[in-house]
Amino acid sequence: MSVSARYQTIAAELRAAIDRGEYPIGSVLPSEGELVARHGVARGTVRQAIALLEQEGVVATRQGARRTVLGSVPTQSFSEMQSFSMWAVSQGHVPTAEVLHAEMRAATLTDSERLSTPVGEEVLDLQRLRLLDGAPAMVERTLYADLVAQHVLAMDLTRGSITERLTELGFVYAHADHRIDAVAAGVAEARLLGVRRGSPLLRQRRVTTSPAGVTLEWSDDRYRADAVTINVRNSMSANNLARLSARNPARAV
Amino acid sequence: MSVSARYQTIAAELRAAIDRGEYPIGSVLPSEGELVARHGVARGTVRQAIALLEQEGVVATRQGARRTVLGSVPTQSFSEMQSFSMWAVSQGHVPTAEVLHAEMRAATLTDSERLSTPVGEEVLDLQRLRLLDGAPAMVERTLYADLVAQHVLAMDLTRGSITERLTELGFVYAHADHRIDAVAAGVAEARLLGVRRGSPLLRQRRVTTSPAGVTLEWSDDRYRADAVTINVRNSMSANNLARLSARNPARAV
DNA sequence: CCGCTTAACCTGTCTGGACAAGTTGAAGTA
DNA sequence: TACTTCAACTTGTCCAGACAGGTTAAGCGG
Repeated sequence: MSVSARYQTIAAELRAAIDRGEYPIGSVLPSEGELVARHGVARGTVRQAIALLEQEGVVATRQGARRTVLGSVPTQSFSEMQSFSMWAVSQGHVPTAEVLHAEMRAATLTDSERLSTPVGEEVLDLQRLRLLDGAPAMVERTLYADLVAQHVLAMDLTRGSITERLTELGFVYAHADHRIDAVAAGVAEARLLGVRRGSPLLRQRRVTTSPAGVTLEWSDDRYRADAVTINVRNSMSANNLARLSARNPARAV
Repeated sequence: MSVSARYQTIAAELRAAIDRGEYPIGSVLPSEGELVARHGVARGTVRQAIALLEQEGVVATRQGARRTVLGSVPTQSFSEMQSFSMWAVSQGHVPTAEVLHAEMRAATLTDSERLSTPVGEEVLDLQRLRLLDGAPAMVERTLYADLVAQHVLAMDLTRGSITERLTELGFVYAHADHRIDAVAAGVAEARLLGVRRGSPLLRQRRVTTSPAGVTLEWSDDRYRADAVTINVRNSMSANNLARLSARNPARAV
């Protein structure tokens, strides 16, 4: 991060300029030629930089015409989407947790499907109530693969980010699959979250994978409806959003 | 589409090979060098092809190591995410609609904020009940900008895809912003969808933009919780997912 | 047998050039 | 005035080559 590639530096500069309002929403970006001249790099490098902004949905491209600014993204990193704690801190909130259940066990059939791990391997089943500034916001259940389970068990599970500490230990999260729907609060969830039974909850189920494709964790998060909104931006070129029929789920688990 | 670029052809071939199981999940992709030799193209072209697969989350990359197959995406096009009808058809369902309300009016302050259009411009406010194989699945409210409103009004609004017909007329959808949360069914929604009042609904609010950055439509869709799931895949490199605090929404509307 | 070094391999970054294809506004025409 | 044509500009695609930096497995030494 400290020694970024040239194209990342250029992308960061453009992003900052957009945030500063130098290129307002609806205005056009400098042409590739101008950026080449300004930074003294080859055109390919400039195009690499701009490709990042396109993936983020910050700018729109039309062949032949200058690029248009669509808006600035509230710089959320992958980590902030992965970790409730890191997200909360970045929003200026104080996240805490109460451990409801923590159990190390041999993987059942269900566990093994969720984690893509052999039946019988050790897994950690962790259930926590997550609080935002002291107020209940989410009930979370996470299954950790053997690879990371021991490290997680050794941590203080009531404060700080598990993800962040795993990252410090050298575990890298690379990909995540999210499945989002709405469910009614059960008796236990209603009591924990301080809502009425049957209240709508936003459920996010997630599978996270390392760069090598190894599944590291599976989780089921249920948010109070008034606590969070999930935001997705997609474009014709970069699309990773899908709507699944609940009766016929493509990637069940 | 018929005259694809070389890199798109190569990407499509790799995608197909993965779907065929030629490169199973967890296996490695051929190296760039092999693909260069096989297709007789420059390395940059191969890298362009692979970049598509990376954006789709189909493969994972680590510098120095061969790329790993993460899984095949249920080939959902941008259009299928944009249009309930097109999605339903692609899933083998029959989508229909009942018009609840259709009104052409001068944009109120709220309308103008939602569509990023001047107050007083003509907008079309359309509310419909959407059915899947005859069963109520979603209540939809859409605001169309002046540019497309007249065309929409001239259509049969009970069957077929509005989006598809607008596309045929030359309107291009390029970007979309989605905000997803859970809400309780109101009295009217409950009756229309055939659920109890207070039942959880999955709400998806969307703003769609043309390649030039012009807002074409705004919509608020509320799904029966048992009808659909929204699926998102993100990676450390390509990330357009955000979690917003509901009390402090970044991009309100 | 185990651990270390190293060479082969593979992906990341960058250069410079060429031509294709779409957009836009100015100049010219009816 | 209204329309058409065209040249300048801008982005899309592709090539060939170079070097940096991470990964992996074979081979060597203890």
